[in-house]
Amino acid sequence: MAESDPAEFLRDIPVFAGVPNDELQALAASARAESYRVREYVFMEGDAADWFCVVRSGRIKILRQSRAGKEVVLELLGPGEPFGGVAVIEGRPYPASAQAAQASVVLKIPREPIVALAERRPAIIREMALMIGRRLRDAHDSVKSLAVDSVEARLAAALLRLAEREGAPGPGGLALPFPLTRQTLADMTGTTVESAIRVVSRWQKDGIVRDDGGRLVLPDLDELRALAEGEPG
Amino acid sequence: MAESDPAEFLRDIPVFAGVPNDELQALAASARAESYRVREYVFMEGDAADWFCVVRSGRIKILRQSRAGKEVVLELLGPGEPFGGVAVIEGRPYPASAQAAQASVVLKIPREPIVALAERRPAIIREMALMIGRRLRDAHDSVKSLAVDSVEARLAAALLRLAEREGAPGPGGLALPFPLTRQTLADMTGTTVESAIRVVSRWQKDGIVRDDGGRLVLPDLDELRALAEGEPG
DNA sequence: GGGACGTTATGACGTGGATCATGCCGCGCG
DNA sequence: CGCGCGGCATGATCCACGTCATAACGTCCC
Repeated sequence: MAESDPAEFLRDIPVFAGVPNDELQALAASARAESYRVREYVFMEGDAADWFCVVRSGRIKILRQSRAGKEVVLELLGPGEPFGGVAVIEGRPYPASAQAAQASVVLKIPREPIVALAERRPAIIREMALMIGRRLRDAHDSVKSLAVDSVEARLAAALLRLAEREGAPGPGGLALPFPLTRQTLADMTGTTVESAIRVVSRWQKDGIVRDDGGRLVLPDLDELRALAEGEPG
Repeated sequence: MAESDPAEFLRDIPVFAGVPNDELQALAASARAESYRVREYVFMEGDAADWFCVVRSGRIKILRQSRAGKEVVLELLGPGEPFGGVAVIEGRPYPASAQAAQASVVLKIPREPIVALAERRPAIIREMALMIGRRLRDAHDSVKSLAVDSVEARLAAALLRLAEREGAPGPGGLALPFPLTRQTLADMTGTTVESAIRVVSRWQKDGIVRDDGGRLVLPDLDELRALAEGEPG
């Protein structure tokens, strides 16, 4: 139970929804689970796209670096979320790096078998298209947010997005089920650590967020939503 | 020749690469070409996604508006480029508006026949996935740019992107084959008209761009590239 | 030919947030 | 156990840009 069956795990991923069991078994057989420590890279921008990956546990950052060394976090992925797929089907190098935001396990499926399977099963491509479409919308949200919103509004929006997808309702409010540093938050919103710290600590004073040992809890989603929209509050 | 055959036109669009002629004819028969004047909307954010569209002539902006009324231009599409496709195959409302940046003609294919065709011809979905993938990369480029680059660098990058895709080599340099106002440029880069004007007019003084009656000409791409990277120059 | 508008242009001014600097805390590790 | 490092926190500056105001110019249209 520490390591459940890979095929079972793949079963629950929308991309493989239409695939019969035996083919999924075969695919799972070619896969390997790999562990990464915090800050370790799964792959780097520019690497050949040899693996289709799925987060099995932990948290993976998809990021790019500016020449000044500043990081931009494009996506923050949790268990069950695939990545690297677009590059694999396109046959291009990865356009961004993937780094473990915490100790993580990644299921890695080699290029060949998944391309072959997708050839036989168009449903896979279809599901992938839908997935990429969703991510394109998310990316466009980010563009809009970066273009017109204040730092505070962007931070609020980022927290809400994470909370919506993965928030766990608890006593004190909706809790993000993973540690999230101010630095990562800053890198997700195109600001600096200092600004992220300032805003979040003000929010803590105002009771809009709580810090539960590195995990953030959001007791007042409505207020956050107002901030994300740039309202007077 | 003023109005060439729609099927022929579709033939050259990568999305329909693998489709046999007769099926393409049938699809084209269901399509209609519609004209739009400057600033006229093809569809609005939130509308039901009833049409898969292709720019036939002119220039279409894909944009979203902030509540303050500020526009964010997500994409600027020219002849041959499809839009609205993701929403159509997903069966969701359009996530952004489409507006004519100049007088344009758009070929509109209704939802039903294209969904049916895609059902029969998985190659279409495959091509769409590749197209969305490319756009996702572009969007991620924008995110990165907005997150870390200066206004000047963002403007330079925007011009370069347009020039790469559509620049026409001419005597005085690479020319953008369509009018582009400072306002649109500002909306594409998340800045204000005034800033866009200031930067571009400084560039004109420095001979990095020329304004040929509303159309921009770029005589010095290397310098622009340096600016886009945020170099000292 | 003269408003009305849209676009480019330029200056003055204020500020959000980046930058730099310094300190505190908690924890893993030698 | 104590040192070092990664993560918060907070203050003091500074400057790139947004904002506001004003103006010149072209062109469309009555």
